[in-house]
Amino acid sequence: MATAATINDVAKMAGVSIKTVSRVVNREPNVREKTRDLVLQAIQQLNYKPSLAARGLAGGRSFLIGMMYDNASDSFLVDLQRGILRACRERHYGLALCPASRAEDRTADLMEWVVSTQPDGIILTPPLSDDQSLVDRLIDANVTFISVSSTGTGLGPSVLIDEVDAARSMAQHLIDAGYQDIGFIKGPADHACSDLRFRGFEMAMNSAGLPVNSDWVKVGEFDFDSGVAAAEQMLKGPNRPTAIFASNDDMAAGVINVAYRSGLNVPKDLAVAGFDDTPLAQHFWPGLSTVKQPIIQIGQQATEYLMGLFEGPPSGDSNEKTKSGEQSMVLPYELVLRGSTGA
Amino acid sequence: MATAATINDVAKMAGVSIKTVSRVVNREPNVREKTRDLVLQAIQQLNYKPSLAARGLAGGRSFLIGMMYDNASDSFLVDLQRGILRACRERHYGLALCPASRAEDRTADLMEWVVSTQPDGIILTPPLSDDQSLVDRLIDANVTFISVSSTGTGLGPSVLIDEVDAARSMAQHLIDAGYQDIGFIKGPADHACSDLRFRGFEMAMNSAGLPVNSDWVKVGEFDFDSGVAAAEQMLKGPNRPTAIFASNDDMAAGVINVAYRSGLNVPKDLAVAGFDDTPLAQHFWPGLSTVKQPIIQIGQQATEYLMGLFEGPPSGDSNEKTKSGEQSMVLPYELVLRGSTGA
DNA sequence: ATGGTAGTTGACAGCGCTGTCAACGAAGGT
DNA sequence: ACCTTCGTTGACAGCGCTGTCAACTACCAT
Repeated sequence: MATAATINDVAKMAGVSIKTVSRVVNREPNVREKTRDLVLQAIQQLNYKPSLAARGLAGGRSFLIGMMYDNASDSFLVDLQRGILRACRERHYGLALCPASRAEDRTADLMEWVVSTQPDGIILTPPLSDDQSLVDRLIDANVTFISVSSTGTGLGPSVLIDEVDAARSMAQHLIDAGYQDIGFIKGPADHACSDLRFRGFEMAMNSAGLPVNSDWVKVGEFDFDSGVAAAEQMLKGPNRPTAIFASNDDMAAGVINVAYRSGLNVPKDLAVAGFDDTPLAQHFWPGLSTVKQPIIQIGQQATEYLMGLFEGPPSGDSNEKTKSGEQSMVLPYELVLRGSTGA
Repeated sequence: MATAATINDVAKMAGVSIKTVSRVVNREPNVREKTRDLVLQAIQQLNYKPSLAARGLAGGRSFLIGMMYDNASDSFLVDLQRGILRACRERHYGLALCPASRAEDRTADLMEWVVSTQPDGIILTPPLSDDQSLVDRLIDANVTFISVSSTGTGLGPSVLIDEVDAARSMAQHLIDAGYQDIGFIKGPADHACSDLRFRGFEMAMNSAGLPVNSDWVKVGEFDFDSGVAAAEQMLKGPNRPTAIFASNDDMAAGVINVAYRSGLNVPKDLAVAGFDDTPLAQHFWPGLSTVKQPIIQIGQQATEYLMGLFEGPPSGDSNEKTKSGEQSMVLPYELVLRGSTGA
């Protein structure tokens, strides 16, 4: 194995002590600019990369960002990872994955992982970010965390889009396109976004003076099969909606599937809208109108914000109270209109 | 942060030296059974987890498995991660992700990551596993690696399915279903499996006495758009195939998309088969017939095999020559037949 | 000149663990 | 009785880095 240069080599080359190299690497203040340049030059020449292990051991940190997830869609996970990795790379952090287990005591399992991995910060994805018991334990354990794509209602900082407005906006699009009998498929109750998306739908309907028919509001599990089930119920009778807004793409795909099997033309007989812009949405025929969240960006920003939380102000006297503040960053969503709503 | 127990606590509790605890943790030989039990008990009670950082620093290893990938499909990545993590968890290893950059000198970038991360072993996914220059550099650097889902022709050990037979088998299914005019969409040349899958297709056609029409053999990029392009070419004229075997699902989805837009009924006017069993394949209507690779298992087995390579025999006198041997493990594939081929 | 302050640097201990080596007792051969 | 061998255990150094603290250098005010 091509053995990497150590801090000693750099120090010798730059003619300073290893401590000074350490200062430069960690962007500590109070290093003369000339000295810093010397060190940086040596680092460049030797292609020096600090050892995570040694830094972690000595500094009591792990230089690891933990990503906890459960049951999320593949594309969401991969995109989020992309964003996180992008932020990690710059600061020489690593990413540690923690898929939630299927065990009955999920929280205990996750906490064990936290204790054994000791990540410096954790990124929580839905539905974990909406899990009060988990969040409580994390706060107890004094672990810095941030949640993505989730409300953050009293559950620490988060990076997300305005779910209500996004859903409202998509519903408005359906209404503008002339659809009036619109059904809705909600997500599972343990996802905070389920309610928000429904609320946005209601807002658009109300402001257009359209009724929300409770027969046309179903609850799904964010997966294909539950979309099929919900659609079958809504579409079986003669009194059926002319458009269905599913609160994620997988369920919308299920709706389109049912439409095909029932001989309904999309969008002529039935318009379908989704949420998330998964690859699925692009590959269907007709293409699925959906809401695109900037997942990669969300991952990156969340990571950067998270790092800010525990790197904190250099002169920080462990003023930990601010940690679970209600900060949240709202990123812009994008309405992606394709054939399934008549575009 | 709930601070974890250290090796010292365990040693004190068991009434032995920390070295003995270390021996037990590392499954080293020459520890009396009674002593081992004492230590194990203490470990249990204190819920002790060794610190990766300290182990790595002291032992010159990182306890990290690297996963290098480039441009793979989301579901493939996530499933592979699942398998790898499963294997890692047991042995207290971590997983470090290394997405290939878009830079022109990809190999250099990847090697820099290797040097800075120092993973104990690397899992290579296609098309990286077929990249001779990368593999050469890895061997030079004396890094242990294994490739998954790739031929392993002289490029180190690998875990895979019998691609040729899988493709042959799917083609045979089309032939058995009565299709004779069968088109094929190959993958890009830098994926070793592209040739193998085509070879399997040829084998089935030849042994059934059917001609392989070169107008009906196109090369795609393993993505949706190239599937669309290939299908458009094959289907535009009057002399068109009655079935198309795309060598992955994304391209098959493109074919189905074109069929819809051309008013062709799948499978009546055109049968379509894919390869990979991505979620896409299940969600299309009709469902896409495809070949399912046991990705999770592949990931797990590859990881376990990889660990065996560098943990090696306890009495190993650095006999590194065996490292780049031609070992490969072949796992069973599964033919998943759905509506797109008339099931 | 003298003292005070802030900016800059290095010596040194030690993070939690593993590798090396030496110490010890038990078992076996002479 | 002796020496040898082997299995078992612990003392100790040190992995590459950071935190602490002390030293040293300006530089200003007195």
